[in-house]
Amino acid sequence: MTQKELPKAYDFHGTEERIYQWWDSQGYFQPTNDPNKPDFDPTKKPFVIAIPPPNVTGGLHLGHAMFVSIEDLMIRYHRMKGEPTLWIPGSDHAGIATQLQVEKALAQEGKTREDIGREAFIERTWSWKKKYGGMIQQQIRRLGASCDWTRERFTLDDGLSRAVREAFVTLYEKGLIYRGPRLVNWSPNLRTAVSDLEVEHSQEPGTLYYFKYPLADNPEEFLPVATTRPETILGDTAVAVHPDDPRYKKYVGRKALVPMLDREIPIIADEYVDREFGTGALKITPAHDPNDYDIAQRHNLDIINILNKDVTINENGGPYQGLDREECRKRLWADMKARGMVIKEEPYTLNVPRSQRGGEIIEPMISEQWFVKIDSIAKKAIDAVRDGDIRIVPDHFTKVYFNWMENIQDWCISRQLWWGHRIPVWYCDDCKGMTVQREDPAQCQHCGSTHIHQDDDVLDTWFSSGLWPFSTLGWPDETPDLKYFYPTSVLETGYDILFFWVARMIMDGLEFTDEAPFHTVYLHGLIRDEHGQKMSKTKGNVIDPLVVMDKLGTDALRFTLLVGSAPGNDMNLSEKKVEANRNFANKIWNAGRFVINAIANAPEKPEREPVWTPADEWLHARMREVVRNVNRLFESYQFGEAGRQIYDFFWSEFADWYIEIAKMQLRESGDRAFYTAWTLVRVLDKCLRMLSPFTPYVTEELWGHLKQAAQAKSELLCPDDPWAEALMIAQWPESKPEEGWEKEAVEKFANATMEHSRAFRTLKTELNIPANQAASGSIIATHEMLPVLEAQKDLIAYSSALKELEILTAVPDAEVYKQFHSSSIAATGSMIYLHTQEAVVDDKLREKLERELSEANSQIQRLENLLASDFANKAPAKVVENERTKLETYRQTAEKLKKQLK
RNA sequence: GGGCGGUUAGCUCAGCUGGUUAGAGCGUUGCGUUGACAUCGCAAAGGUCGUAGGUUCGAGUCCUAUACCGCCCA
Repeated sequence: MTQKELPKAYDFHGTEERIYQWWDSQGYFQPTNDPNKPDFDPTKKPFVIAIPPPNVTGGLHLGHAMFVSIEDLMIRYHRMKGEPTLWIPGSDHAGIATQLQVEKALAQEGKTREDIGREAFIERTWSWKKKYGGMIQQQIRRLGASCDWTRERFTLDDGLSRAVREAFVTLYEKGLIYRGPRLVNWSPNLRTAVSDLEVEHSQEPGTLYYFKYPLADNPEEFLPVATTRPETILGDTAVAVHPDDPRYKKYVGRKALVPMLDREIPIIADEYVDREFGTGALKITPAHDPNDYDIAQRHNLDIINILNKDVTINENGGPYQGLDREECRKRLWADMKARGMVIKEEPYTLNVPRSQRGGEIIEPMISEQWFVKIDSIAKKAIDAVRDGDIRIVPDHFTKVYFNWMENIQDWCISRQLWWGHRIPVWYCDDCKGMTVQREDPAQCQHCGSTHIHQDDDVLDTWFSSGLWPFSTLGWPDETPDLKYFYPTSVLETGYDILFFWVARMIMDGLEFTDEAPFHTVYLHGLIRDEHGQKMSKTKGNVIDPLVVMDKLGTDALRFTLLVGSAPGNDMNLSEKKVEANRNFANKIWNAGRFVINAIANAPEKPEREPVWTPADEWLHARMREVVRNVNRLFESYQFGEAGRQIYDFFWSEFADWYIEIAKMQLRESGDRAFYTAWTLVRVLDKCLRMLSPFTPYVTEELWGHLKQAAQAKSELLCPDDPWAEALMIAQWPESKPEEGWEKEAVEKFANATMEHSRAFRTLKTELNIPANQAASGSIIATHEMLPVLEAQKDLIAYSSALKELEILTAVPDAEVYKQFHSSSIAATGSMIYLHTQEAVVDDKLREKLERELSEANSQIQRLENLLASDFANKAPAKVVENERTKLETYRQTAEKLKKQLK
C-alpha cells in the first residue's frame, strides 16, 4: 500500500480484527522465553499477570474493559521492554450465577433442577458453558488483549479441580478445615449459605415491636422487650438484661415464658445488652442472630432453629409451623395482641442484610457447614503486606486491607449448590466416619465399608479463585511453568474484590506455596456514569463497551479508560469522553499520513552533517523529556498521567507546532528537508511506541505504514531503536539522561517562537485579520532575547503568518509605531507591533495596553515585595534567581508599554 | 460506632517528592476549509482549588479542626 492510498480518516472497523489476528498468528502473545522449549533461559526474569477470571457465562461489561485495558497496558509495556511476558487468561465457573442461569432456562420448560437430578443438571450446565462460555473470551479479544490463549484456564478444568482438592485436603490435614453447625447467612432464594462478604446491609424503614415477656413463676409480671423481628420470638432461648440495670436486676435468674409457646427460658445478665436501646431487655434468639449466637455461647443457652430451608417456620414454631416468615410475623403479632401482650409499635430504621446477588433478605440461620479456620492463615497474609513482600497500589488500600484482615472471621466455604467443586469428603453409612481424600475413595478409610457417599455440597467459587495464580500454572505439580512464572508479578483488579479475591489469593499463596503470589496489587476504581451514578439496568444508564467499540473504536475506549482514571479512584464515563479519544486516534492517524508523505518527498540522503533548527532542537529535547517522564510514571503505576503526557505532547507540541513548522522546513528541500523528515520519523516512531500499550491498533497499523515508507526511502531513516517485525514487539523507548543543551533548547523555542507567534495570532484575531492573511510585524525585544529571536525569525514569521518581520531592541520612530496595533509579552519583555494599513489609535487599543501595563505593574509590585522579604534569604538561589529575572522582564515590558502609551 | 476516599472552570476530571500567573477534555463565544486532520485549526471568556486555623520565605499540594458527598467494615 502506498501513502496515496491511506484513507483520510482512521478506519478502525477495517483494522482491528485484522491486526489482532495477525498478532495472534505470529505468536506475539506467547512468552518469548518459554520453560517448555529447548532454548529456555531460566535467568531471565519474567513479567506475569493472571487475569481476574470473568464469569464464564457472563457478557462483557465496562469492569472487564477496565481491567483488560490496564493489564494489557502493563503486559504490552513489559513485553516491549524485552521481558518474557505472560498474561494467563481464563474464566471462573461462578457457581451461583451460572447455576441460576441454567435453572432459569429449565424453568422455561417448567422444570426444576430437582426434577432432572444432579447428574443431568451438571451435564446441562456443561453444555451451557460450552455454548456461552466462549463469548466473553471473544469479547476480551476485541479489546486487544494480548493474553497467551494457549494457556487459557477454567476453574472447573481437571487440572484446576485437582488443585482445589489438593488445597482442601491439605487444609483438612492441617486441621484448618472443620465442619459443624454454625450460624450462617442463609439465602432463601438460592437455598444456600453465603459468606459474610456476599451480604450487603441496607438501611430501611421498619418497625420496632414492644411486647411483654411474662415471668414463668408469676404470669402477672412481665419484662418489656423490643424486637424488630417478632417471628423470631418462637426461637427465643433467653431474655437478657444488663447486669447493672436496676430496673431488671431482680429478674435475673428467674424464668420467662415464650409468648404463645409457653416454653420456659432463663433470664440472664450480660454486658452486651444496651440499656438505652428499646426497653433495655433483650430477647435472645441464638439460631437467628449473630450477636445472640455469641451470647448463647457464653451462657450455654439452647439453640432452637425455627426455620426450614425455604424460610418457612418449622416444627419448633408450634402452631405457626408451615407459615412463611413474613406471614408468621403478622399472625404471631396479631395473636399476641389478642392476648394483651403487645405494648406498642414504633417506626424504626432497620439494618437489613440482603443478598448481594438476588437482593432478598438474608436469614441468619444455624446449619451444618464447612469452614476454614482463618486466624493463622490471615496472620501470614497480614505480615506479607506489612513486611513489604506485597505492595498495594494505591497505598491507602493497605489500611483497608489490614482493617479487614485483622477482624476476619472463619470462612464458610460450603455451598448448597450443584455447579462447582464437590467437597471431597465421603461419609460412611456403617461407621459414620469421614474419608477425606485427594482421589475418590472406594471404601471407608476407617472401617473399609463400601457404603460411603460423598458430601452433597460444593465449594464456594472463591475457594478455587483463591488458588488462581498458581493453579493456572499447574500447581500442585511442579511444572516448568510454575517454576518459572510463579510467583506472578502484578495482580490487577477492582478494589471491590480486595477481600473476596485478592486477600484470599494472598492467604492461599502463602499457605500452599510459601510465597506471596505476586509482589504488587494494583487496584482500579469502579466505572460510573457521567454524573457519578452507579450504572444499572433499572436506571438505564449502562454503557455497553461493545456498542462503544463498534461506534468509536477499541483504541478510543481503551485510551479513555486508561487516561481518565487514577489508581483506586472511581471514574465517570460518558460517550463524549470516548469520542474525544476517537478524535485523538484520528489525530495520530493524520499526523502519520503527513509524516509518511514527508518521507516520500524528502531526499534519500543528506549532503552533510545536520544543522538543526531551533524547532528541531526543541522537539528532540522535549521528546527526550517526555520519554523520561513516561518511563518514570510507568514505573510508579501512574499510567493515566503517562498517557496524558504523551497525548499532550503529541497533539499540542508535535502536531500543532512541529508539523506546522516542518511544512516550511520541508519546502526548503535539500538537507533541511531530509533532516526534518528524519526528525519527524524518529519522533513519530517514539510516540507510537509509547502509545502502543494504550492504543494498540491504530499505532500498529500506522507504524507498519511508517516503517514501510521509511525503509523504502532510506536506511538512514531508521529510528533510534531499530524497526521490528511489529510495533507491539518493538523496543520500548528507554530514558536517556538529560544533556546540557535540552533545557535551553526548550526554553528558547517556547519563549521565542511559541510566545511571539501566539501573541501575533491573538492580535490578528483581535483585529479581525484572518489568520492566514499576511501582515508585517515588528518585535521590540530585550537585548537578552535579541539573538534568540533572530535565530528563530523565520520560524516566528512563518508560525504567525507574517509577510515580513523585523526584530529590534527599540522603536525606531515613536510617532509611527504609536499608530500600530501592539501588544506586550510579559514573559519575555517584548512588545509586538502589527503594521496595519488603517493606522488607528482607538480607545480599545489604549485600554488594552493600559490593562497590560497595570498587570505588569502589579506583578512588579508583587515581585519587589517578594524579593524584599525573607524569601530572598531562605529560598534556594535558583528559585530566587528565577523571580529576579521575572521581575526584570516585567520592568522591561512596563517600560515599553509606558513609551507606547505616552 | 470504626475506617477510607472525594470536594479544583458551566459539566467531567488531572495536578509526582510544597517553588510563587492553577491545567485538560467537553460545553460556550468569535474567526477560519484548495493539500496531515472539520473526527480539524486559530483565538476568547470562565476558577479567592469546600470552610477555618496552623507549619513554612512560600500551600491546590503538608498538619489540625470542621461541613457536605460517597464508599467499606461493624
